Amino acid sequence: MTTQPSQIQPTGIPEEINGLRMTRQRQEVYRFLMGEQSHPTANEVFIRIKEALPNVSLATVYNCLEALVQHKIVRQVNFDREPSRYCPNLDEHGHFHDETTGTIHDVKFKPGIKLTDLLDLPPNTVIKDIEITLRGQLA
Amino acid sequence: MTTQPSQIQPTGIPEEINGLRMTRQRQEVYRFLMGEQSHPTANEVFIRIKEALPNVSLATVYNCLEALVQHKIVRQVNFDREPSRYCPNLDEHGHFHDETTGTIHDVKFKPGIKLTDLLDLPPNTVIKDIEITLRGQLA
DNA sequence: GAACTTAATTAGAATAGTTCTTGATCTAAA
DNA sequence: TTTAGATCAAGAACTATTCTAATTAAGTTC
Repeated sequence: MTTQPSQIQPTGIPEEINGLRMTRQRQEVYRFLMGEQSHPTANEVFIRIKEALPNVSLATVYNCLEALVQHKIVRQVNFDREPSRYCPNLDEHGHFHDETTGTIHDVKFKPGIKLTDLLDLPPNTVIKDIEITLRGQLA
Repeated sequence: MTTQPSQIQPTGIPEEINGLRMTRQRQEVYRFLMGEQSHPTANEVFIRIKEALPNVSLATVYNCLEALVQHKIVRQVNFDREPSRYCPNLDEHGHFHDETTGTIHDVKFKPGIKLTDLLDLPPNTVIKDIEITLRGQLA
């Protein structure tokens, strides 16, 4: 039985993603987010990865999240002025905020829909990012 | 020549809108927003209405804006974690944030488009509010 | 209109999420 | 191994916003 290839760490996360070196802290942050549908806040990530890395600091969690966002490995999601949340789903999608439970759900477009086709945008507009937020209740 | 009806104040804003009593401070906040396409922040509103009301406080501006938003007289718009901005346009529309100039533009839907028809929402979902944010450049 | 009640305003303190600073530690390369 | 640069930790600092307490204004009742 041979050893694992060096790209694979104990966390199961590659050493590098999209040009970002995946340090142990970034791996833990990323791994946790990947297993969550709940769109955790920085503080929730912090509390959770302390189990694996007791000495990790909140500042590091913020640094990791910022690095992951900038390298398009996760998405940052904002609802009004609430704490930012983080989402591992990179497909174009919106977020539905259920006011009753406080939970957040990803919302896909129906097949074949391209949002920019439906908007009355000025000509020569280059769109780099779209964010769709819905608020309401699951009746 | 008779006097003006008592509903009309010197600012030209009615005494009440959507059940909200329009105090002098609220009038000034509202009047300023109505004349702006620039989606000002609370602080920008504050600086501007101090010209008419030198003793107004920033807390009052926040109070006024909150009251106007809650009574659906203006909309609060958020871009990431930047300071909230305020928009007098109540039609369903999105916001395009031009990264080059930092300006914000309202974006309409093409005629006949209803966003909720295009989204793959769970059944029995009651949508109370939609926010669409675009970021990019006017090339 | 005077007394009373409630709402609105002000000023400044407090809060909370996030960012910054500094020094220590780790990593990759030479 | 040495060096340079990146990353991390801890706590201070920052900033938009909210809260608190006291004052003022407005509306209501007599």
